[in-house]
Amino acid sequence: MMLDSRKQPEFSTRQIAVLEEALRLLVAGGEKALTTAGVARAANCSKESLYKWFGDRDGLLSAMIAYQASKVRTLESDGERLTAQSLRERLETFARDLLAVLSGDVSLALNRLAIGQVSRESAKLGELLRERGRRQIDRRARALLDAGQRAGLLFFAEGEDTYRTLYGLIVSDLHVRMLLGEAPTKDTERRAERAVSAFLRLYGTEKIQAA
Amino acid sequence: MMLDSRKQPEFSTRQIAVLEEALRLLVAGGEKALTTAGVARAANCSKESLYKWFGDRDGLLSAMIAYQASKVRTLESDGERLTAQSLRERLETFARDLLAVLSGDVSLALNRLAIGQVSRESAKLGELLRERGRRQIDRRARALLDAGQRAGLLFFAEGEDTYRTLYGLIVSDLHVRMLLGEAPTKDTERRAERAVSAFLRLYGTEKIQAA
DNA sequence: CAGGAACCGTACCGTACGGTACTGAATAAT
DNA sequence: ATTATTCAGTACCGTACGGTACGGTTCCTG
Repeated sequence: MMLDSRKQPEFSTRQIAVLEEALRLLVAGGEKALTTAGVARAANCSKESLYKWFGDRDGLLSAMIAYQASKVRTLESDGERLTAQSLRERLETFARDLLAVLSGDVSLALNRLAIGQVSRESAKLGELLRERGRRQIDRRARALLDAGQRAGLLFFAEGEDTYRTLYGLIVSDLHVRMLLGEAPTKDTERRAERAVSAFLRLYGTEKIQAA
Repeated sequence: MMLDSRKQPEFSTRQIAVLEEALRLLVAGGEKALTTAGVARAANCSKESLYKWFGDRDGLLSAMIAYQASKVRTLESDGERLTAQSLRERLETFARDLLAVLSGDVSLALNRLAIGQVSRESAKLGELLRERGRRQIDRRARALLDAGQRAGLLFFAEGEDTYRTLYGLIVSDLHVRMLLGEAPTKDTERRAERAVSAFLRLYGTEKIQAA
């Protein structure tokens, strides 16, 4: 079960259809609804094919996570020169996107699945989710912060800590609360603005405080 | 299944022993290890007694959460006059305590259990955990923030938002990462200091910035 | 057209769990 | 001392799931 991402298209179209159906079942009914027989029935395929393609149930779960992660493609920010205004907008867009991702049906269902699977020794699911699920969006944010620093708009010593701070300001305990079943919030707008304002008060240079 | 907290001692000593054993099993092996037969065997009681006391398996899970929540007692902060120094110390103590609670074996196991249970209609577990698990520590922090404001050391308009900001600065995505299986961090000290410093830069008055 | 690979649908098996019933011992009540 | 209550221990039942095997169909290949 290598997770080298430099591989073939990873999944055939037929397998992708099956994975989509499996994700639909998972979102609808949680892990308990995700039985091999149920997936086979919903996807009009045989259990035998399921086991042939994914090995066993854990393989199916891993494939679902890998597939979902492969769908998340964050557009790389172009190298346009940052201004105080555009940096703030970029950060707010990032905040909104982050909240949207974390609030998504499929994301929540997969996180719940992986969390429920922890403490099973087979559980590379959590690790897999941490690695593949966040890398894209993390890198996008880190690049943005670095660009802000190069433009003289931000100042910080340790990029990783700074990013974690931004993340905490945006998300707070909202993610865990949603994982526990709370309905997704609707005021992502206000939340994003407040978080970015606070972040800029902490890490913005005089150059940006003036704006 | 009322959850009125103004009730009898809630659980008998025998039942508490059983709940302790059940928590031990849950921490050791996750939800799948928490079978009724297993609990009965580990606690030297019969399954029949289990069902008599807790109704069914869900009742046992709810009782475990209620019991664990009842154990968390945060000492109420005395009304001592706050100074810039003592407020900072109080906030850092709160941050350390919060991180310690969230990193605890039992807390993580129960959160994983409740999260895995979401999307079952029976699942009042998540709600129960949100309500009873956090109320104590939330109130303690809110009281501290209000005291800081009254002492002229903090300024904020909306207490709830301000508390959420503090929470986010302290925890960031650490809780979810631990829920996903990442080993608890060891540098709670540095984390607490950094979070409180950032928080005071955001919400401290001139009076405290000088210190 | 013949042979084979892929795959769907279903039937099947072993197991493990939630929940219930029963028995016998210990303790409390009368 | 006798009866009633509680509870541990065990055996049992129905169900549901993971995994495997098999028959039949389609489709591709030589």
